[in-house]
Amino acid sequence: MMPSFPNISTSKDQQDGRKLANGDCKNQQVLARRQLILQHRKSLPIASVERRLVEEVRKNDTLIIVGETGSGKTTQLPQFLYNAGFCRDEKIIGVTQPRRVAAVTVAKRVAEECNVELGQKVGYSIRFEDATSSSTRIKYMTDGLLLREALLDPLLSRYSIIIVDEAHERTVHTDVLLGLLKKVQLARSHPTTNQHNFIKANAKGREDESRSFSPLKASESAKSTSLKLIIMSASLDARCFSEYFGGAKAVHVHGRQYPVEVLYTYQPEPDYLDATLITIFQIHLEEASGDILAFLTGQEEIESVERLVHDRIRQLPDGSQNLLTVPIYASLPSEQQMNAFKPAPSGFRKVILATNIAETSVTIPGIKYVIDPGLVKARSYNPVTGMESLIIIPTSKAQALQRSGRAGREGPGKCFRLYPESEFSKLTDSTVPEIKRCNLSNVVLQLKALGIDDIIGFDFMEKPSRMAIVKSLEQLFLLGALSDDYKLSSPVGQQMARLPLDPMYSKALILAKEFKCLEEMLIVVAMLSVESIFYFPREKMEEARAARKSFSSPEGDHITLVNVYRASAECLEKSKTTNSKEKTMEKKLNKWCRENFINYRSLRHARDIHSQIEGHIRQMGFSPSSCGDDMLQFRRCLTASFFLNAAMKQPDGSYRALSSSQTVQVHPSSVLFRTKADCIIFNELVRTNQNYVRNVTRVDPLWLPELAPQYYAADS
DNA sequence: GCGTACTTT
Repeated sequence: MMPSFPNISTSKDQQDGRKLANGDCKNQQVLARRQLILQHRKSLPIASVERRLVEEVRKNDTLIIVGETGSGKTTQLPQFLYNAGFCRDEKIIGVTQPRRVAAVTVAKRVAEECNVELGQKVGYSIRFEDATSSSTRIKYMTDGLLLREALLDPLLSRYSIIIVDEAHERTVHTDVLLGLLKKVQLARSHPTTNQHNFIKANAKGREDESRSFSPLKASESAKSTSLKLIIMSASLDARCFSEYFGGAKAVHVHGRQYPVEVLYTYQPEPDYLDATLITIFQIHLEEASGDILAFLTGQEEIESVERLVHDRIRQLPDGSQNLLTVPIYASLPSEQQMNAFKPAPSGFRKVILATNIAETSVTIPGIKYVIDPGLVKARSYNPVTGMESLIIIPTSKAQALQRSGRAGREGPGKCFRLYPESEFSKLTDSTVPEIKRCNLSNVVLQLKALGIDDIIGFDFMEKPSRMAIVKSLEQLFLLGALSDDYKLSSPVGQQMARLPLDPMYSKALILAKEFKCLEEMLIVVAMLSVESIFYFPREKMEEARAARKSFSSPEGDHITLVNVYRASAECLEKSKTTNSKEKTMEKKLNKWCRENFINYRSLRHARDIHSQIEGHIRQMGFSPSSCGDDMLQFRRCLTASFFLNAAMKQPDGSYRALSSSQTVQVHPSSVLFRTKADCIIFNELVRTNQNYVRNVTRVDPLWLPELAPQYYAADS
């Protein structure tokens, strides 16, 4: 949970600060601020149980902490443990978060509370950003990053304590991490027996080459200390964590939440959008002042409800028209997201129309009323077909509680659940963990790289289906990441595991070296690794289409992506020669993106990934070379890499995906939508109204048996 | 003739 910060720096304070430039006054202000921070810390619910908590951590190797919203656990516990001496011998307290922003904001706050510079005693580390140093003792990070760290140091020997925060969210990374930590803890608590086994397991997986890992070195330094684990979770499901960790002790820390009155409908609502609309106006016309937060499932719903609200406002009498709508969802540009945080003009009530971004990722102040239709759009994955889809499903009880809690941050609130109370009791307790709803290739590859060979027997907190695991093993085998005995292969499997990419993309890079098109492939995998690069605003559809046409290649979407990337790089190069300030360059790029209907955030992300991966492959001894105009080489390389995603045209103009025999269509956004090439490879298969393949390139069907003989028998 | 919640290495 994000900590709630005291309002200690008002704009008025800052004005006073400017007026009094006198040093003494500044000192006094600093002192006053420190005093306020101290007061705030003392007032947190967790402060009163500091001694007991430290004692429990001393006594127990694993501790479950059930901390309610606003308890202060995320910011305070690491400080308590630091003060209790858990960082002796240069050891580190690691705190993992599922999200990047949380890791950064919490670290900044704790550094301030400790009165140290960020990156010294207190720091954070997330992908693309490392604010730590050799003196860092309290380190906040994303759980995915700690998993990556484990590849280099399987015993996580620098850490004396690892705190897994927000464990109830059960992201793939959290689940894999918990399984790994359990193993590491065992290895470190019995250095002579279990540790030996664990190290042996590690060594086995890397018989042929050991350059990238150094488990033996790690074991020596870890010999003296055991690893303390602290799992922090929201209330509902402490028992499952405790059971998983051999009956680990669970302690409860109260939060600071105001009461929220929950109201249900008498009957199920057949049209939840209409019900949402009615409830918005019921609150607006009948309830006391305070902002409204309504949870909807996606952008389209948000836009349509927004239009409906505006229509109805116009029908209200003049005195009641003081209602303002603000949308917020992840793909909304950040400047527009910020509108949700601005207070409504005086006399106005704000209604925020949000996806579940407002459930955990952002906390909007001033919410007094929550409207919860009880639905969420969720990813689902079918291991048999390899198909992902987004479906609208009922929320879990935990999600419903999380949503209603948003009404009680600053005072008592109300939550309107748009379904009968009898329906609530039918909801599942918690959301199905992500690990049971996603493609496992990356998870399996990482576990193999950690020396864990028996994936089916691995002690997951909740096991994914056997089918899903077998499918991933098969896929990794076909990609050459696993040898005949299903161990990590050398060097291909090891190289693939080192790259933070989808395994298929990693393989494409390794092959691109041989096909001499590494420069192009590096761009493609970076561009494919981010959310959609193209931006299509409804109002400017034609302009957007024209902009996109200027990049398009007749060969397909992959080369089109290369063209976009190179054009953006050219734009940056040009602004570099005229003005070298980074900020102006970014502004230029932003402007270029707007002109060309490119999503700036996605492109930035792709550039970051590009430079990180380039670093990795250079370290691996590859040097990016371009195939120039020889796009044949590049398309052959795409075929050799993505052969599992090939499709053949059928007489009726639809396609048949060769690996799953499904009938698919080329997505209308593809540059090959009209071309109807005989044979294509694609990167994504999604189901909406139909089965669509996206990111498509035209290839020669004869290349399949030639370049992927392990999959396509020569006669097919 | 699309139109996709949220994360992350």
